[in-house]
Amino acid sequence: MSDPYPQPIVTIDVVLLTLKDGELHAAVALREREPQAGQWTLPGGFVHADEDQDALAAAVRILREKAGLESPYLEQLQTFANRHRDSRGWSVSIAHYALVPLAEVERSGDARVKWLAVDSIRTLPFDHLEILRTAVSRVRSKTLYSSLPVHLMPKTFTLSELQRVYEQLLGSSLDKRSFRRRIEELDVVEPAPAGRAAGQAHRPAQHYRIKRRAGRELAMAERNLGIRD
Amino acid sequence: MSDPYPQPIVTIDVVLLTLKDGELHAAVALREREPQAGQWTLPGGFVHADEDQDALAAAVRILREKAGLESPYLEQLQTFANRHRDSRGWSVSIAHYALVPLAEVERSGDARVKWLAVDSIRTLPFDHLEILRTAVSRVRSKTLYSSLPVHLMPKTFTLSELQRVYEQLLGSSLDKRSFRRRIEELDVVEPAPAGRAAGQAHRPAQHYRIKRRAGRELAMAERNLGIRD
DNA sequence: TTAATAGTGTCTGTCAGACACTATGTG
DNA sequence: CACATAGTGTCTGACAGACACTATTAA
Repeated sequence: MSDPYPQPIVTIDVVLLTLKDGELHAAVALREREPQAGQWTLPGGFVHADEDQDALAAAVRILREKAGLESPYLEQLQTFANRHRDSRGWSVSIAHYALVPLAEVERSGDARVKWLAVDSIRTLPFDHLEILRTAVSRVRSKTLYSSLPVHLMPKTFTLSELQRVYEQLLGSSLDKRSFRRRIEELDVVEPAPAGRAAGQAHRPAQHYRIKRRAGRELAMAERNLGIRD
Repeated sequence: MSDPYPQPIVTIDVVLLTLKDGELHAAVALREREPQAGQWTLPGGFVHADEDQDALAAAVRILREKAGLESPYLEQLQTFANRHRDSRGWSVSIAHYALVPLAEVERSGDARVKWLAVDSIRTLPFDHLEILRTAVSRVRSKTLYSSLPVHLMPKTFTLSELQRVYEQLLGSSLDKRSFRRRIEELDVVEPAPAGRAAGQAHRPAQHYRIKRRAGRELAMAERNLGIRD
């Protein structure tokens, strides 16, 4: 169809999340162009038809260009499309969310982004606050029944550390026995051969890492399930 | 940003589903323009920036224009956006899915759409088969933990009828007691004052209807939860 | 030995499935 | 009454939470 209808503007926005000081933090980037130039917004940008295979690839590129990150867990969130969200007119944002371990953030040390505790963010340009809240709500909801939070962990981690992350996301404490049963059933982590040497005055914990196959397959499975959120 | 990047094409596609002869059926419409003119595809179209408030409103309009339906249950599914799905180049489809009772389909009697049993559809133009399968998988998955299938029911219905619908969607039989407990807990239906007079040689069943508040609030809640699928 | 955290054994209440039973209509 | 479907009572096995117990390290 070569229709006369004016086409809406299409952008990709990414809610990039990490866990820092026991709280979820989201990345915001300084916007360079109008509208809202000079404001801190969710990292986003246009699709580059010549280099991006699909929306996910565009989101990956945006994360690389704006936050210097290479391969965080990334998934489509929801599309926000209406007449009011952008002053330029009818516009579409294919929103994604990404999880990244704090260690990755610190390693990349990208100064172009700033990290804000999500629960303290009260306003953002465009409808980015709504997008952010939708992403956070999705992550917390998935924490109830999936292994999503493992993508916030460093390369290896103990089950106690993982449990603390779940508890911080959910805002409530979990029973150790039940938690370990659940994680085992999900079958997404495996013991990491050599844990760090223990230097603590107590029994050292077994270290775990994400199972290779789980990394991809789980992401796929969760995507197919769709958003239970 | 007034970027030099060529903008992708944006369309809205809708997977419209009903239950007929005990099987999920999807609506396909005869496509009038190139590419794929003369092919049966999912009902879809461009956003009309002047009349559509948002993507959902555009989907509502498309259903009205292409299938003569006024207010089926409608929800955003997922956005399909890549370089290969449309011969015109990089394109975006904000896909939605809709559920409608068979009675509504027959009442509108729109000849421009054809209904096909979803499990017998082997091919569709563009990536519409993938969109269809994603929608069907989402509906079946939501059937496991939500009251979504009530939107396939006529104005009033019995719990036995509702249970048969769940069983047809899931492809397995359910225990009567457990099913009734679940539906009661979901709190989405209420007894309909005057059931049809019974003319059958057995105890007549209580008729139910969707609770007014549940209709909206549930849809909202499910949307916020996101896609557990 | 104490202290601290890791990890396991096991009891128990809850709840979903199984299934038998009662209820209510027609002929 | 028989028969068919609606609707309920209740048992039981599985399982998640509670929680106490053992294990392992350093000081």
